[in-house]
Amino acid sequence: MNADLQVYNSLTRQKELFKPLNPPRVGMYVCGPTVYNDVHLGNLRTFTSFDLIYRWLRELGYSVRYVRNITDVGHLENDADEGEDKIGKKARLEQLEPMEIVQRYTNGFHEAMRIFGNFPPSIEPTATGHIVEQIEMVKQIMAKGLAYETNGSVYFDVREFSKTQAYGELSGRQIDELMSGSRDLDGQSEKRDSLDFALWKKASSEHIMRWPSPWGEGFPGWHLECSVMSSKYLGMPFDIHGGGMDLKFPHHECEIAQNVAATGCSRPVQYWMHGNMLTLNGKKMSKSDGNFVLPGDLITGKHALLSRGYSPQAIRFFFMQAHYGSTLDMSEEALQAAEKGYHRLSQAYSALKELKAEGNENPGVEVWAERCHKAMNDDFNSPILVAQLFEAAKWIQSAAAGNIKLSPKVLQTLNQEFERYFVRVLGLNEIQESSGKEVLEQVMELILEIRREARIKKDWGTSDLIRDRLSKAGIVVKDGKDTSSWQFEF
RNA sequence: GGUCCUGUGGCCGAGUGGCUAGGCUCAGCUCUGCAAAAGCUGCUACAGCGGUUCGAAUCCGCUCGGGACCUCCA
Repeated sequence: MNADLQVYNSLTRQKELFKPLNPPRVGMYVCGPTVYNDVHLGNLRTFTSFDLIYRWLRELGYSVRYVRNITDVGHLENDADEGEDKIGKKARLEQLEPMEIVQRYTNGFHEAMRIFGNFPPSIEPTATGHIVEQIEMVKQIMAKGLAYETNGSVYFDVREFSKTQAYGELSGRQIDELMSGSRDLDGQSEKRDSLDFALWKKASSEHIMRWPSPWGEGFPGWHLECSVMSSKYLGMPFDIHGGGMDLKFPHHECEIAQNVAATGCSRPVQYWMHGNMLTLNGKKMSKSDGNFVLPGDLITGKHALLSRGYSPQAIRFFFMQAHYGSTLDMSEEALQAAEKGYHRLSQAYSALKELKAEGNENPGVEVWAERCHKAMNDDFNSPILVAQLFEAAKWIQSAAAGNIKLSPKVLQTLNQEFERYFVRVLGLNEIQESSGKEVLEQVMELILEIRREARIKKDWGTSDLIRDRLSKAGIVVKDGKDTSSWQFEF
């Protein structure tokens, strides 16, 4: 196990040496989606970032328990008390049971995650499955005198909490600034202070999703489920908590406050990690602003901003070319560049498997492998890793072209490491091979053989006919020095 | 308004106080019946203005631009 992993910790705002609390085990919690709508590409990017992190931790030999929740409770749409339950609203609009909505979008989410090459988490708990635990935590916090009830709702008392504990540390906020910044809220609020947030909300009569509690029928506050489920499955404190940058405040700040209040543990999470936003037209991708692209749109190309579709693998590669902590701007031009780059690596990966050791040259694979490892250990720097893979791709293609002759040992290392980083760490597999590949393989072998003979006879008519017709069928013929190979058109 | 992040070559994107990431595009060459693929070569950028330094794109200040959060959001 390599002990040199550096992780950027949002809490301390610096890179730190990663030291798990109970090695070789690592507990990682990531805020999952709210399933009342389709996930868009921005959501996907964040989850893909944490997939990369998960994969690397595993590669380092850690035994990771990866918990990612499904928010299926539905929360208030706006701050006004008349706000409607999101899932309930959608259910009414679509004439469905709330749980039917939840199921539909959960399925869609899982499907998108699978298509884009993300591993499922170890545990995927739902908020509705942990109502009892959430009520328990509300009770604990109330028992500490850090929450109060008003009209069947329970609020966290931020003022009181901040007398003994830090609030706002993660997001770098000062209580007093927050006070002045949020003064525009109405005075009718049930909250004693505008900074307070709901632990439990009383359900209005129209509310569909509701549960009995000591304070009457209601539903849990948005931040509560994560505090409850992370501590339930990972213990308190635990190693890594991740999520999108936009959740830092107030969500993660409230989560911390809840856990601290309920358990007394002053630092519930050792490493806070935040994935940055995917932007479109320079602006954050966002459901509510209508500035988003759905995964399906991207694959089919049916979107106003796209002229054609892109493969999930190419899109994943596009994500991997940027660091998870940086914003990434999406444009068709950028996607096309990523697609081509991905294609090159994919081709190199295929070529590598066919490569035979023919000499004793070594372009420096040991140093190269070390660089790959270092890149990932430096806060999961996938762009650097990708650059390294291109370096290897150059060697592979040079060897395939006969320009350099690799030694057996070099070839073995190259195979082992390329496979490791390209497939296992970045999650970029070869272009999906269709079923019936073996049959097609043989048929193609025959066709290329016929073409080869035609070419020897300089029967260009036949040769070109074969090439052109295959091209129409989506197969590209690549002529080498004495042999030809083929592949599906990208 | 407050807090914070950011500005890199035609485009996308790493990065470090000194040893010119990488990809895409573009141009030339090699290979080739042609094309494609592949290989080779070329394209030396860090918003602007000051300052610190032997030396800054990298540190500091100011100016201008972009963005995030402060409200549901990955």
